[in-house]
Amino acid sequence: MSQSAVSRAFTPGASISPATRQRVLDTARRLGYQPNAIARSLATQRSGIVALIVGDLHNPFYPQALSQFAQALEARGKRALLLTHDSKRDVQETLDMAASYQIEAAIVFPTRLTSRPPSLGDVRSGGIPVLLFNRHLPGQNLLSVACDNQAGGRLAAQVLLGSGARNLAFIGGDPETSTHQDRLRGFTGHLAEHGLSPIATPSRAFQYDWGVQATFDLHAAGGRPDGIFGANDIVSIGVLDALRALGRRVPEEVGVIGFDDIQESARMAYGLTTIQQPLAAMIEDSLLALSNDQPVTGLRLHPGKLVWRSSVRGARP
Amino acid sequence: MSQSAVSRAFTPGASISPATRQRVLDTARRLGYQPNAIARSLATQRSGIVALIVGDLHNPFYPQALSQFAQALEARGKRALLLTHDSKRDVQETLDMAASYQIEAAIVFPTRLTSRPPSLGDVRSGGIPVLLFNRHLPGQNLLSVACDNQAGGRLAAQVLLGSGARNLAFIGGDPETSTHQDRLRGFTGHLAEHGLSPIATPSRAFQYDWGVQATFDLHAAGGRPDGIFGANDIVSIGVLDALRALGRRVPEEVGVIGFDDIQESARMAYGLTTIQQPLAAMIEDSLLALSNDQPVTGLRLHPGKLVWRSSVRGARP
DNA sequence: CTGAAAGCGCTTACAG
DNA sequence: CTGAAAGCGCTTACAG
Repeated sequence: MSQSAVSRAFTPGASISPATRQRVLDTARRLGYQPNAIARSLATQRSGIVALIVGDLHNPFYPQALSQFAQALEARGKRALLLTHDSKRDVQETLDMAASYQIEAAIVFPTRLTSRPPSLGDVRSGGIPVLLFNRHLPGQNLLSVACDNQAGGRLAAQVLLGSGARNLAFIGGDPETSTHQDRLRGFTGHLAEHGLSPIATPSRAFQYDWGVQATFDLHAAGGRPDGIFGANDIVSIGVLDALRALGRRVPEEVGVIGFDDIQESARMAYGLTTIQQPLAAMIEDSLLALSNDQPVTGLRLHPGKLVWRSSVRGARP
Repeated sequence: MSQSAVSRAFTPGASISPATRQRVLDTARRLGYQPNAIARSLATQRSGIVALIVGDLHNPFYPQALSQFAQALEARGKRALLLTHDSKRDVQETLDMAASYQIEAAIVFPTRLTSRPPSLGDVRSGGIPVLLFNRHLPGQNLLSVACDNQAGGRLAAQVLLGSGARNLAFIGGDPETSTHQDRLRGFTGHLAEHGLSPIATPSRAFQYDWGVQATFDLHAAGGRPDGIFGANDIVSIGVLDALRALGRRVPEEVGVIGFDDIQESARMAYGLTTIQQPLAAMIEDSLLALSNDQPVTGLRLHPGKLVWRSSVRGARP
């Protein structure tokens, strides 16, 4: 039994007779033999490894995406190398490290990245496709897959307007991120078409505490919004908690709409109406874009979907 | 410049003169050269890769653990291969797959595993240490790292008793898991010492919906608990929401205590008093146990810590 | 369909 | 401190 025969037995479609393949497979099972994937990678010059680069996982939207990516990758016979980073500088280091494992692509979850320079767009990837998930960086040559946040922002405005609200506030996330910017742009754009503009757009971070604080501050300054668009669900949940503490009734006095549709939004205590990101489609599309030898640059957008719950008054539009 | 020299330049502590090392490093930078980690793994027979095997990530406790593991691994110069599984059968397949990458250890997050056979304990690991995180399987030869759930269960009973409650219910998770069993055992054990026993211990799954339903069912059946221990925070949050819907005031009429201390427990809407798992310590200890050539079997327990919030009446014990 | 041989990019005794 | 050589466990032309 030659080395080549064994190799062929484990290679689907290799030129080997069914009989010898069977013999190899049988004795392999008996001996507990398994091909060494590392050696294979070296010989074939294809590692089959894709790096998943995450920062913190505070926003529950990302773990969700992460595990679905891992599954999708496995379904395609690829492996996911999980790497972490702290800031842009570390992304570069992380990417270099990943490159030494001959990864075929890197998917970065920008949980801590902004569009401020030094930006991820400047990262040297040495020919490895880099995909930025859920964010884009203007004018950089990365591939980005995201929700159509601007359209989502318009939709949020439309829903709030449809509920009868006219004093609308946007409580933003990190103002340096494209997600924040696009959602805000869509929101104000739609309002402008109706001759309106937001009464306030305080912005800082995609965090619960910030949603709480911004809502308190807004009211302390005399603001009386009757509709609030929170930049994402985590922020919106903070808004809802603050509103409850302020004694403002939702949705009767104030409507609240978020973005993402994380699990927490469906809790009875919140019932947050929100714009759902089409995660499965975004992941499929990411992998597709990476597998085709298509240009590994550009922005691929996916429409969000309204999930109607109880934090906005009125009937579904 | 020989191949050996280059190799030595990149090997800390190798016998090479500072001068030639510098020369190698300089020209490497200029040429953008980086050693190939795959080839290195093959040559050294050490991959430096640890597999992280997860099921679903519905319980937010696991993503947290996952990203901290990834970071801790990186800090030690190891890499994390992220793998998923669906059930026990798949764990075996996943492990085999991982083994082909010459992993040094596998850490499994039992998000979908029970102690029902076919159990993870029967898994063939081919000499690779397998660590079960946050769960243990009686009589199997795996390494387990978990919170001291039984002591935690006693603590929960103590806290509830201390608040004056006497009609205590336990709303469990998946009854086939050690986490559920140990917490219940500790809880009932402590009550027994005070001549009490739980008025009910409905159990099914570590899920929000189940916490809600169990609470409704309990009350529909005429139960009037004045203290509830939810098997984990997700369940407890369901309990709190159901209690609110039932018009039962927390903590005045009913105290609620959970287990884990996930982020959601700190929301203003919940203020869940809970027993925090010492995640960082558990992770350190896991990696320690795996790195020493200690026995890769047995159960390593870590004490939980009471986090006092507003869902249980009275002063901190 | 099969086997011998070269090669993937490293590391590491070994001899100097 | 340095280099030539063998070897890690595979794959894949190449010749048969």
